[in-house]
Amino acid sequence: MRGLGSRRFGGVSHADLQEEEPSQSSSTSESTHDQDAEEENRCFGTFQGTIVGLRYYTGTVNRGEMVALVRQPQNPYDRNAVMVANVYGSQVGHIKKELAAALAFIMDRNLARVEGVVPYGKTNSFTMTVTLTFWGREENQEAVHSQMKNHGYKLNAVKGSSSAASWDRYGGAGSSSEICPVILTQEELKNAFDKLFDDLLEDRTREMEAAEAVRTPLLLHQKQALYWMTSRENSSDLPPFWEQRSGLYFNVLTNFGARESPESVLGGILADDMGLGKTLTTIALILSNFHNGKPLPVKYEGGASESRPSTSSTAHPAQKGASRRKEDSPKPLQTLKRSNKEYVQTAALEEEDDDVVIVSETHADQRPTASQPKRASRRKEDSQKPLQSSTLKRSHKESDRTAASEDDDDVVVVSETRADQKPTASQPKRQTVKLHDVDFGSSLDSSRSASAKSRMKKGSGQTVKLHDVDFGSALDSSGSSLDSSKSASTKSQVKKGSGTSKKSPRPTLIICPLSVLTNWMDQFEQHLREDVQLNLYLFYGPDRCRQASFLSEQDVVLTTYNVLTSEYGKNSVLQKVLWLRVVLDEGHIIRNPDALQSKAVLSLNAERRWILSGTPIQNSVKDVWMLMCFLRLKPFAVREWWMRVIQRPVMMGNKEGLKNLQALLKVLTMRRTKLSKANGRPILQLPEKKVFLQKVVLSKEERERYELEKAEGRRIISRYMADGTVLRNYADVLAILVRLRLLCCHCDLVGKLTETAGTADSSSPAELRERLISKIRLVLSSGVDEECAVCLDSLRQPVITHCAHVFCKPCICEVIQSKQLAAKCPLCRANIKSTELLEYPGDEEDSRPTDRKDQWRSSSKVEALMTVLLKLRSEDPTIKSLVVSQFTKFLNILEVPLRESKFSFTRLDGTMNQKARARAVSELQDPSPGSPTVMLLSLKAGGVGLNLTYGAGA
DNA sequence: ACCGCCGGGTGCC
DNA sequence: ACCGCCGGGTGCC
Repeated sequence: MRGLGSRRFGGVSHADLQEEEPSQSSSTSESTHDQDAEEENRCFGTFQGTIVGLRYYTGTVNRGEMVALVRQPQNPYDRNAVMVANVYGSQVGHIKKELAAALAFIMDRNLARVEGVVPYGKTNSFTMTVTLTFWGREENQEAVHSQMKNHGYKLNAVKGSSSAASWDRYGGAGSSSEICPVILTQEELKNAFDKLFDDLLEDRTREMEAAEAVRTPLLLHQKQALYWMTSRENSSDLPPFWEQRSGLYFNVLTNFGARESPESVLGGILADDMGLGKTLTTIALILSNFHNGKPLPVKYEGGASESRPSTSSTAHPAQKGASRRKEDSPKPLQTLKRSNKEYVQTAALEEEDDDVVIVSETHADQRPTASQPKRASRRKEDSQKPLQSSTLKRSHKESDRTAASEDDDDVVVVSETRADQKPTASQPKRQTVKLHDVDFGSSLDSSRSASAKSRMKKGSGQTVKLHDVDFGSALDSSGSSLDSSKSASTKSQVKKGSGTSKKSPRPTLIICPLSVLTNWMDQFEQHLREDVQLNLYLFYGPDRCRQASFLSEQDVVLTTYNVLTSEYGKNSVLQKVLWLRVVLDEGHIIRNPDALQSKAVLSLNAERRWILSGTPIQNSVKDVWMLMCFLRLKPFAVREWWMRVIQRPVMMGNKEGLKNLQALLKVLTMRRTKLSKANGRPILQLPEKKVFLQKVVLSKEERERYELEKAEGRRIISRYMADGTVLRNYADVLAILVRLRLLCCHCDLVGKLTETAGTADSSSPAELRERLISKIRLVLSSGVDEECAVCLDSLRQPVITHCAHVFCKPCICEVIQSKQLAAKCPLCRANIKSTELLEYPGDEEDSRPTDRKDQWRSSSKVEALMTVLLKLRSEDPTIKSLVVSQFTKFLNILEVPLRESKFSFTRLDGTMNQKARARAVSELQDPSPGSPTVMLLSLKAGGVGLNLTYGAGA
C-alpha cells in the first residue's frame, strides 16, 4: 500500500503513520518500496505545465523549488484533480484541469512518476509554471507519450547532458549528468559509509565529563560521545541542508524557503559498535544534560547535595554545548536557596510493604499555609516487579531544592520510604516520586489533577487539530510546521501544553528489546553513584502504572518495543506524555515502516530523540528513512521527499545523492568501531578473542540416522524444486534443515520423520489444520529465532497462514485489513484471509527429556561438551562458562549430565520472565564459592545486549 | 488577470 | 442587432 507513496505522496505522511487516517487515494498497490527506486528510473521527458489557483492557498514556492503532485480523486469539482504542494506539505495550487486530465490517467495507473519543479517562482498571484518530469519503467514510456499526445501535449525529450544538467540545477534529484547511472553495490555503499565515519572521528574529539551522579568514569571515547550528544541536544543549529539566506530559511536540496526556522533535530544516532558503552554513554547523557546543559537534578541520599554540578555551571563542559542556545542564561544560584521549606509527610499506601512519605516543599513566595498532604501516587507496587533503584534506605524527610529547568518552578518532592526494609534485599525497591507542580498551594491533589488534565486536554486538542487541517497541511503532521499559520498555532499549542505547568518535560523514555531490559536496569544501578536517587520506572508487566501524570514525574521510564506496540492504538499513555527524550535501543528494529512498532515509536512526543544502534544501516539506504522519520528531519518524514532527494539518487548511483546522504549522516550520527581510535589510541582494549573449534564426530548410530534423514530431506526438497514449489513449501524446507541440525545435537530432539514433512496438497480441512499446527509448532518450538517477515522482529502472537507462513498476528492482520479481500501473503503471494489464520496453540509439554531421567541418553555432542566442562573445572573450579544453543530443548537435555556431574548452573531462555532472567544473570555473576559456574543460554534470549561481564573487567 | 471569458448594454460617424 | 463593439464583473480544481 505504501509503495504507492511516491505517486500520491500526500498519503504517506506522519498523519498516515500516526493517525491511521484513510488516505485520500483509495487505491492499493502491490509494489513495494524497493521497486519505486530500482525500476522506475527512466526519464520519459519533461513538460511545462501550469499551476493555477495560487491565490486560494497559503503554500509558497521559490524559484527552482521542488513541488509534489498529489492526485485528488475525491475533489468535488474534478475527479482528475492534481494538487500541488510544497515541501512542508502546504498546498500551492492545482494543475490546470486539462493537463490534470492527462496526468490523472498516468498517475492513477502508475505509468509514470511525475515530479515537479517550479522554474521561475511566483511571477503573479494566480498561476505559475511548473516543469514536470516523467519517470517510469521503460515499458510504460509509450503509453505515457500517447496519453499526453491524446490530450494535445507533447513531452520534451530529455537527451544528452544539457537537459540533465538543467534538471540538476532544479534540485539535483534527477539523473546525474552521466547518462548511464552507476549502480553502487552494497559493498561499495558500506565502504562509503565506513569511510565517512572514519573521517568524522577527527572532528569529534571534544570531551565532556559526566555529571557527578555517574559513578563509573567514562572512557575517552565515551566522553567524546557525551560531548557530542549533549551538544546535539542543546543545538540550535539548522538541520542538515538548511541554510539561512537573506532572512529566509532555505533548504538547499529542495529549494524550499520558509520564513521561520525549521526545528533543530535535537538528537541523532549513536551507532557505536557493540561493546563500546552506548548504554553507559546514554545514562551519562540523561544525568548530565537536563535543560540548558545542566545535570539532571537528582537527589542525593542524606540531602547533602543540591545537584552540585549546576552550581558550577560555568565551568561545566555542558555549558559549552549549551552556549549556542538562545536563552542560555544560567539561573543565578540564589534560586536554589532553601527558604520557608515545609515538609509534609504522610504514610499513604496501605500496601504492607510500601509506605509512602510525601515530602513537599514550598517556595518562599508561595502561600506556605495550605500545602495539604495527599496521596501522591497510587502506584500499586507488585512485589514481583523489580523496581529499579540505586538506593536502599533513605531518611524520611530530605528534600532538596533543585534547579529543575529554566522556569525556576517549585518542586514538590514526594518520596517514600519503606517501613520494613530487608537490608539484604537483592532487589532494593523504592518509590521516589517528584512532582513538578506550580500551584500546589491549595490542594496538592486537586491542583495536580487539574494540571494533568489540562495537559492532557491540550494534547488531545492538538491531535484533533491535525485531523482538522486541510489535506495539504495534513501532510505536515509532525505538529510543528513552521510554514502556515495553522501549523504555527499548533506549535504554540504544543508549547503551551507543556508549559501549562511551566515545566519542561522531565522524563526520558527508553525503549529496548525485552532481552536487554535487565541490562539497562543493571547498568543504571551499576553506573550511578550509590546515593543517587533516580526515579526510574519500569513500564512493564501487567500492573504497570498508566497514569500520565505519574510517568511525567519520572526521570527515566524504561519499556520494551512490545509493550509500546501493544499499547499503541489504545490511547496509550506513552503517547500522551511529552518526553524530554526518547531513546530507541537497538533502534534499527524500526526500519520497517509498516510494522506496528515503528508506527508506535513515531507517535511518541518528545523534545529529543536518540537512536542507539550498532548497525544503523543494516541493508541499504532504505533503512535510513525510518531513522530520519523518527528524528523528524524535515522534509524527509514524508517519504516522497526522501525518495526523490536521497534514496532514488543514491540507488541510481548519483554521486550528488550519495554525497547528500553522507552529509546527512555525518551531522546526525556518531559511529566508532572497536578498531576506531580516540586521540590516536585504540578506544578499546579487549583481551584477544580465541576461537577453538572442536569437531565432534557422530557415533555410528547417530551418523546413520543423520544420513537417512539427509537423503529423505534431499528427496523432498528436490521434488519441490522440480515442481517449482519451494517457496510455497518453505516451512517444510526449513523443517528439514532444522531437523538435521537437531540431529547433530541429540537424536531425541527430533521425532519420526513422517510427522512433520507432510504431503503438500489435497487434504481435509482437519488434516490441513493439523499439518499447519504441526508446522508452526516446529518453527517455533525448535528454539530458532524465527522472524516475522512483516515487522522483521521476533514473532509475537505467532499465527500461521494456510500457505504455511508464520507471522505476528497483529502484523499479518494489519496487512489483511489494508488489502481486504485482495490480501496476499507477503512471502508467497497466496491469497490469505484473517479467518484462515491459525494461532500457535502453545508448546505441547510432551515429555521433556529431563522429566524422564531413566530414559535419558547421551549424544556425541553432549559428551564432547561435558568433557570440556569437566576439564575446565579441574583446572580452575571457579571458572565460569556459558553454554549457548539455539535449541532450548537441547538445553533441557544438557541439564541432566550437568546435575549428574554436580555442576551448579543457571539458565536463561525465552520462556523466562524478566525477573527470572535477572536472577539467572546475577547468580552467574556471583563470585562466591559454590555459585553457579555454568549458564545455559538460549541464543534467542541471550543473543543481544546481555551484559555478562564477570571478574576484573566489569 | 497588464489576461480570457461571460453576459449585459448598446448601436453611424 | 439572429450581429460587432464596449466595458464591468470575474477568475482553480
